[in-house]
Amino acid sequence: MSNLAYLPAGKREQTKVQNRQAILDAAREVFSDLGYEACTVRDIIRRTGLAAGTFYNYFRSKEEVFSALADEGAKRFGPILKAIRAANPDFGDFLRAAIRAYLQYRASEHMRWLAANPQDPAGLRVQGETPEMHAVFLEVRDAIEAAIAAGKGPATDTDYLATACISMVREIGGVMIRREPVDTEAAADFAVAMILGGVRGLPAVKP
Amino acid sequence: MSNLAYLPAGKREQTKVQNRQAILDAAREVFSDLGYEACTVRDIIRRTGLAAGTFYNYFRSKEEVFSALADEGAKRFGPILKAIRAANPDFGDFLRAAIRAYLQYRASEHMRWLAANPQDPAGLRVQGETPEMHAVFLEVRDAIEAAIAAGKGPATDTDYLATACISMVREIGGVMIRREPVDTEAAADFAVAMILGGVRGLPAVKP
Amino acid sequence: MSNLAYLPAGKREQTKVQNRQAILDAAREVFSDLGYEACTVRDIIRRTGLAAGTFYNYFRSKEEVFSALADEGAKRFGPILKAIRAANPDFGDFLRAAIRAYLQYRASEHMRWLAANPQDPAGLRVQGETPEMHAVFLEVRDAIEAAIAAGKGPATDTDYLATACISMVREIGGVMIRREPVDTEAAADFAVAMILGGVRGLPAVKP
Amino acid sequence: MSNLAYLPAGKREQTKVQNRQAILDAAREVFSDLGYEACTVRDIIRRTGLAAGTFYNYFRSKEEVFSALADEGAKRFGPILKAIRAANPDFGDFLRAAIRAYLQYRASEHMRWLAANPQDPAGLRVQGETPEMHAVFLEVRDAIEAAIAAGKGPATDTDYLATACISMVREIGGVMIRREPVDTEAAADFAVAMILGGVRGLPAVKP
DNA sequence: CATGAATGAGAATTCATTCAT
DNA sequence: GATGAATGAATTCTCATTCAT
Repeated sequence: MSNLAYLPAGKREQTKVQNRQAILDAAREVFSDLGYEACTVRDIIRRTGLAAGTFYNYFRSKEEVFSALADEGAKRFGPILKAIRAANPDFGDFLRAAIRAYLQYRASEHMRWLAANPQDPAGLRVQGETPEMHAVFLEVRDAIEAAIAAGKGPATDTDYLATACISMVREIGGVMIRREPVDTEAAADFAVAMILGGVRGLPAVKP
Repeated sequence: MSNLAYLPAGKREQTKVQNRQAILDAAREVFSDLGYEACTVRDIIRRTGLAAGTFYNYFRSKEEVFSALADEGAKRFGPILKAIRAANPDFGDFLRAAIRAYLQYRASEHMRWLAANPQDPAGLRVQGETPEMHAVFLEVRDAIEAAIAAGKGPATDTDYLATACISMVREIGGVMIRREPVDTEAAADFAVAMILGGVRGLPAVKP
Repeated sequence: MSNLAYLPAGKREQTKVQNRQAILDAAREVFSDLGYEACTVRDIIRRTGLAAGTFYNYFRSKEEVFSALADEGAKRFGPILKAIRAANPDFGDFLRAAIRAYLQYRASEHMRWLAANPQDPAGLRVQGETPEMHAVFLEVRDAIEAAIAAGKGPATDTDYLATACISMVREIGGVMIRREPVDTEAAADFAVAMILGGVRGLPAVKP
Repeated sequence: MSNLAYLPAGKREQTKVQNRQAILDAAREVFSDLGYEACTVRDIIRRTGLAAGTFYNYFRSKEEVFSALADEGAKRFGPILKAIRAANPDFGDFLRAAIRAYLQYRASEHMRWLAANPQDPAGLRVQGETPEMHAVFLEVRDAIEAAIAAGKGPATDTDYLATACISMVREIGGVMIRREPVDTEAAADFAVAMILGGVRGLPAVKP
């Protein structure tokens, strides 16, 4: 029994990490499928196959799982966004790259959801924002503010600006996934043009 | 025996109207405080001081109360928006007037809420969108689409455009009411500039 | 105003009687349609068009309405049964006539129900016994006991005998109305034969 | 480590079985005391002393408890009836044995109830039919129909016949247990005589 | 007396959370 | 640390009954 001391990543450790991850994965799906408000802790643990009580060995509540997922998302997207910022000194370029990244992630989440709910006519249920999206938003917001602070963006009310950009892209994303086929490029083009030039700079037409 | 006889002015009718209004008021507050999804019928009825069963004499569900509130809002703002549309043939002028109207309404609702919740440090709780705001949004959206269809706005993806304008103004409104003092003019200026000219057209400075 | 004194059956009196009757009629229907246990006082008064409170001016509860209906039934069937007893000195004849009367009443109630519920596949819902049927049962039971006491029936355990006859006819009635077409004669023949001669005396065959 | 290891004999399993049984026992009592229609899930769970939610760990509804009880009854009586059928090729003999079995069971259930409700003057409340009795009825009905189909009974309307026998014995059972002392033999004799020979074949006398 | 809204107890059911195993 | 049944508060909703008008 004592040779377990040599194995810091023994079975127990593995199980612990695996269970935590299983709960996070289940929660991600459930938040996406049922919405954060509507879903219950039971919905989450049911999908893991674990026992009800086990949930509380890892998280104290649904809120905590949401936060953990958001953290995960931030950890994943933080570096990506940093790279985008580094690679795009121009504010417009950065904006376009960041918006594309977000919309593509959103589209991929939608596809995952569609695959898992084939019987559901696409778009009938309004899918809420996932914790990851939330995290991406926060990161983008920081990036926008940093860009403006660095003089790469316009000298204006950065709070209003970041809010305007974020909300616009989020909602355009919502419309985008309800269309068939989902066209992330067109959506990104629209959002970028709107942010940079307002209605005067918008791409013309579209049936 | 007077000609007022056909008006439901008895004590009973009075109480009925009062109770209905009490429930609507309570629901407005609760939706605003806890959010539509999170709150329960109990939360609403508790705040009225009425008996639990009384709720169901007036509404069948939380949804129905929401609709009633939204109807109220639409009834109030429909005419105002129509007047704005009629008085402002220019798209930019219309936009500015409509945005001002919405932001002023939102600010007034916030004041009302602050007055009713003096103990609550302003901004601690994030107030969600009320049904009335929702109604106003729908009206504004229609107006934007009509303006674009009438050639007064740019020929572009009207769905994206309306969504972008609406969401941007909504969120800017959210930021606006968290500031002290609330400055609807500045917020409206920002939103209009952003919509019309994008970042390039934004008003400079910021305290 | 004083000439109302001459009219003991004035408007008030009439309304009183009419309302009471309206409630009884509604209750009869509701008991028959939904069953005594399942239906509520609300169901009854809703069908009258009267106000909820009015119910309690006439009856204290659902139970009391049931009793009143049973009394009504007893009042209507008492004389009929008495006539049957008088006209049929022979126990078998009396039995046959009484059973026929009951089964015909039951069939007619069923027809009324079918007419009122055309969309309902006949027989899907098991219709409970109405208060009238209950009353008829009690009367028949008395009649049987009286017949036996008078020496027209067999000298045996009258309690068991009445119970046996009553329950048998009631259940046969239940089967009868589930058949298509409803044949009260055949059912009555079977019941009488069974009571008088047991399985040995039963009418042969039947597909 | 013994071969008993595969039996669910832990404390948890024990409690589970006990709770399930406690609910079934409570339900049996409640069905018997208040009647199936009138009683509620609350009535059942209240009598167990368990928490409200616990009921739903075992059954989904009142209906499901009823079914479980009926199954229990059927499981116990199925084999007994089969044995009776096998041992009594004569229809009359079979009938007598089956009726005896049922009435004895009913009497024993009544005794159990009396023992558990000493304060209740026997017979004050009319005990309804329990799910077990219902199950026994269904079994007996099958047996009668099989006997008739096999030519051991009279060639007549089997549906009417089975219904008549079943209902008669049930109600005679109801009268029987209200008497003091309970005499299952006399009741069985009466029922059999009535079924086989009708009023002409009934046992004479009666105290 | 009729009215009908208010009442509040009570029903079915769900679910976060605990805790003995 | 995993398990999963027990708990009981909370929720939605119904309904018998009362009582001011």
